[in-house]
Amino acid sequence: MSQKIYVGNLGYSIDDSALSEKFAEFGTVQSSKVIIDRDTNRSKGFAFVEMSSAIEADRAINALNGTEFGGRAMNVSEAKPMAPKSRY
DNA sequence: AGTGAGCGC
Repeated sequence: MSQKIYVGNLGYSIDDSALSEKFAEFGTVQSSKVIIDRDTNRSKGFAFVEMSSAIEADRAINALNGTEFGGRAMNVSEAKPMAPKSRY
């Protein structure tokens, strides 16, 4: 079982590893992905982190939501299901 | 560059 976390308002300097290490403090990070704009190759300023359990995810959310990271106070919350991919 | 939701041609 795993729980996905949505992380918004990230600084553009944050990358997958930085996020992963940050959340690893509260549990096992299964995966982490900072969303990069395909057209500009720049961070979109938000990301997804997958923790190994909802317990750990909840701890991480409560501990990290609103805290500064990369110069911005990030929004951390449970992720919603992934949107269907556009084929165009 | 900023209120946003990910993948894979």
